[in-house]
Amino acid sequence: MGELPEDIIPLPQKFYEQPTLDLAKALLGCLLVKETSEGVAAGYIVETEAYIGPGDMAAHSYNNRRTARTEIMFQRSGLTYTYLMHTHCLFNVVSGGEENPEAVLIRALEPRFGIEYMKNKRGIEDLPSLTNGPGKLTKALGITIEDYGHPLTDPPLYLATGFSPESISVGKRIGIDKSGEARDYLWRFWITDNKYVSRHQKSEYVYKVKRT
DNA sequence: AGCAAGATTAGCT
DNA sequence: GCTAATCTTGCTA
Repeated sequence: MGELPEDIIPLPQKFYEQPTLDLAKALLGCLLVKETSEGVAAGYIVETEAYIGPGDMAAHSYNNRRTARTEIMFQRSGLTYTYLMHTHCLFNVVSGGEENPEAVLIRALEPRFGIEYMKNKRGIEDLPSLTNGPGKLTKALGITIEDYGHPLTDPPLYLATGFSPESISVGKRIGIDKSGEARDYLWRFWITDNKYVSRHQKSEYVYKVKRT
C-alpha cells in the first residue's frame, strides 16, 4: 500500500488563479494525487491542453454553451471537470475564474507513487502505457465522473508541487480536427523529450524554463 | 423522443 | 490503418 511523503501538500487556491495558458504550462511537473481506501496513486503531469471558451470551437463551452455538463466550467478556478468520452473518463482543471468557462485537460502523467496500484487498475505492467493518455491516467488513478466538481485544493484528489521542467514544447491539440480554425491553435504543452507523453508531435517552438 | 457525434483506447488486419 | 466499445450530451422536432 503506497504512502506519500509528508511534504506532499495541496497547492493553494491562488495557484489556479492565473491565465489559462499560463496555468496549462504551470501544471507541467506538478504532482496529481488521488487517495482512495484501496491506496494512493500519484504522477507528475507531463502533458496538458488549454480549452478557452467561448471563442474556442473545440471547447465544450464554445459560444458560452452552458449545460449540466459544462456548468462547472463557469464556476471558480481549481475545480475538477470530468466527463465521459466514449468509454473513458477525462480529467480537466477548471480555470478562467467565475463566468469564464475555461479549463485545462490533463493528457498524460509520469507515474511516481502507487505504481503497483496503477498496474492493478490498468491490468498491465508497461510503465509508460499506464498513464500516457487522458483516458488511461484517469483509470490508473481511479478518477471518475464522481469527482466532477471536486476542489483540487483538498484530498482525496489534489495537486501538489513536483518539479520544474527544464523545457516545455508547444504544438496543436489532439483530436479536434473538426473544430475549424481552432484546430491550429498551439494550446498543447508537454515536457520536452518526456517519454510519458500521449503522442509524439513536432513542436512549433520550445520554452526554455529558467531554474528558480 | 429520436439521433448523430464525440478533447479515446485496445485490439486486430 | 481501421473499427468497435458504450453512453452522455446536446441538438432537432
